[in-house]
Amino acid sequence: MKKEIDNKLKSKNIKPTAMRELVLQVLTEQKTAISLPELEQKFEKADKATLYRTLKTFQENKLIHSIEDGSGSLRYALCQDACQCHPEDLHVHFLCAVCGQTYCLSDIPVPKINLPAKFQLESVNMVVKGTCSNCKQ
Amino acid sequence: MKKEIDNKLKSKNIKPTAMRELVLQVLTEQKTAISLPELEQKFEKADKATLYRTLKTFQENKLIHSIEDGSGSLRYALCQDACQCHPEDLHVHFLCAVCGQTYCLSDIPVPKINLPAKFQLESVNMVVKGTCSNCKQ
DNA sequence: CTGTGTGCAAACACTTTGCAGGTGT
DNA sequence: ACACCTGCAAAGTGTTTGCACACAG
Repeated sequence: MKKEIDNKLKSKNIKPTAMRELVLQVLTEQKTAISLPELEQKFEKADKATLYRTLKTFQENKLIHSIEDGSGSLRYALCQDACQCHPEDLHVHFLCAVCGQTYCLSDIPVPKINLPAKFQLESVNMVVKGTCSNCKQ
Repeated sequence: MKKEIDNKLKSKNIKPTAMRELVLQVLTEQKTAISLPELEQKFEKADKATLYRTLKTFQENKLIHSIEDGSGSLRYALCQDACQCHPEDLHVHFLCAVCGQTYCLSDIPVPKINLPAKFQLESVNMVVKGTCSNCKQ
């Protein structure tokens, strides 16, 4: 378990520390994207700033990606193994208006957009809002 | 000028007040989406709270729409005349990483997404990030 | 007179930075 | 000894609410 976590960190050139292992552990178990405040609550006693910097490090090393889902705070989720966070790697996210969960719809790639002339694409943030299968009766 | 502004407000069932006229004026002249702090700076002396509530009113009456562009703050822009803020009315937005402007690409509708079973769509927020034509050399 | 709009102040939520002490190599 | 990681504190940014007064119908 811990070994796998460590390997994942190392494979992304992140020095494995206790804190980072724990955070990655949580992110791995978490099926939906999580925000910084939510992550903080997962721990008895953890420092916002440390978590913040940990997430930042993870993001810089393409271990996780962030989603601006319109809920007022950024959310983070593990990248797919092969992900390079390029436009072609991006997928759609889904924010449930009822339970507030943000899902990675990893199977649904972001559709290609034809931008106006001289507009250069770098990345895309696409969030669908609605009701998820759990909250739908 | 003022007459048109007023008519627009009335057509959306918003009582025309001095403040609202000014705000709508600014939004009309503004080619790109604007954030609350930015809007505040457009005026010599204006109250955040009032602007905030004005925008909220505008939004509730479908005069403007808001975009979560990932810049950390919400941005607002005028709706098209026929807009009902339904999923089929939505268009793509473009955030320039250089100048920070957010453009409404009103001509580019948000592509239709096939959600997983039992996921119900309500709205879509799609922001493309990159370099705009002004900043591109 | 009543309901709505405005301005000021303050609370709030989340993010970000500075600094000092700790840890591992 | 050095580079990096962590924890505490505090500042920063943007959003939201409470309250009292102004204003128009």
